[in-house]
Amino acid sequence: KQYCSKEWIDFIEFHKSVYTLQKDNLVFKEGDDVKGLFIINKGKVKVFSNESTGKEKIFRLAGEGEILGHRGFGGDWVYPVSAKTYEETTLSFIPLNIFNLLAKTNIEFTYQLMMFFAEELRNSETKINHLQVKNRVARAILYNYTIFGADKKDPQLLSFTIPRKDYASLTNTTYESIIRALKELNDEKIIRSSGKNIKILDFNALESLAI
Amino acid sequence: KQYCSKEWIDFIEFHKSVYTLQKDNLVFKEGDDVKGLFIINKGKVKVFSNESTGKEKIFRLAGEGEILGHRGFGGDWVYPVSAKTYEETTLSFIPLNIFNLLAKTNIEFTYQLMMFFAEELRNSETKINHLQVKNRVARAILYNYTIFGADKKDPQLLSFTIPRKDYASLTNTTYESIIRALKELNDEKIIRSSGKNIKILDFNALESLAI
DNA sequence: AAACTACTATGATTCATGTCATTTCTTTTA
DNA sequence: TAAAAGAAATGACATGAATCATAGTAGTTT
Repeated sequence: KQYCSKEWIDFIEFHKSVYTLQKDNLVFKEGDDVKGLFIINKGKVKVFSNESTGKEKIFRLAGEGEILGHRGFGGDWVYPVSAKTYEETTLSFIPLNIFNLLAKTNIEFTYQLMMFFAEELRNSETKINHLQVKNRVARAILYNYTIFGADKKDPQLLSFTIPRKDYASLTNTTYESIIRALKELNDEKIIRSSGKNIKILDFNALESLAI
Repeated sequence: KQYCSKEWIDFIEFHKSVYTLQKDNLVFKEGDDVKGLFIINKGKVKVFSNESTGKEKIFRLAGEGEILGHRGFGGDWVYPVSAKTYEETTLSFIPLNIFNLLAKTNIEFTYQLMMFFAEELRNSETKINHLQVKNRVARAILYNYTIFGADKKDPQLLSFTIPRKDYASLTNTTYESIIRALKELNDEKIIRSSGKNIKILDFNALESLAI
């Protein structure tokens, strides 16, 4: 992370471990004890939980540079959510004891971390509101785009489009409704979705739908 | 707050200011600069924002002992939400400079605060899921009950029942749907709602609905 | 106590979205 | 390269909940 002084970065660098997970592997699982903090060096991950109904509910997507596992902090130190890779993903792991040492001795680090949580909290609030499926899908497409980025050759094409069922989960709707919403956006020439790929044709229109 | 050492409590006590707001007054308003932190000594408050559609969306209820205004921390230091009193409310106000002094010098305080935010984040995640109106109303009644407590003489009677329209806002539905859901719960003898008052007849049933 | 305002209640109707049943397309692997 | 598995798409239908219209009830104010 970008927050603390050089000595501490070295300290973290020394104690972290780096490893790689293949596609569709769990980074951690809902209910597991929190063992530490993860940072994504490269790859793509979804954060979700399995609801009482059996369906999975996606809370967040995370890409390169993002922190993973901090939502398990405090309380009973158990992950409230699971994280699974969409593709081969390389992670840095900072063990909890190292993290705690930092959090209890380096006030600048702790202060920044507090601010990070405050930020996350603010973000989590705003995305709750209750709109039409189409609006939520528009939002989800933009979210997918900002988190996982654009194709190297085509800045309008999503570099990685999450499956339809994940769009459904992310937007609290069904597979079929996603299909229809995408079709509508297609017809309106706001996006062009063919098979797995989604290309954003009209950013402004999409953003105004996403509210 | 219950987190820091005696000297610091004295320090806060010295710098805080206590004042009282009448019913239906704003503690702070969405868009205002963050000036500090509030703690409710006595009274009842709702935290909400005004959506683009004009409707207000309630995020949280807060009663005695609860912290108010921390959601504005970080970023551009502007409140993302408003807070309004339901009744006469007495608040302690801790100015931002005092707070920051603490947060940058007292690591125990900052650590606990970080944990507080982490906790808030965990809570905000779980309550998002997408259930039937009746389930959400059951949840909202229990929420109302836990935050504002029971009547002194009758432990089943809510000490203060928020208006129906606020139930609607809290559960992302309409006034009419609230009325109907309450009626159903009434018919099933899970609650008894007459006019403004709500009495919980069957806690277990209500909890199992609230999932 | 009348008059006013705010809140609660309910019935009829419409509409968005979920559910079910099938089909087409795409990718993997044997 | 065929076969199987997985993902995307579509149409018919059912239904929960929003909307609209209207009425009743409580709680204040003069």
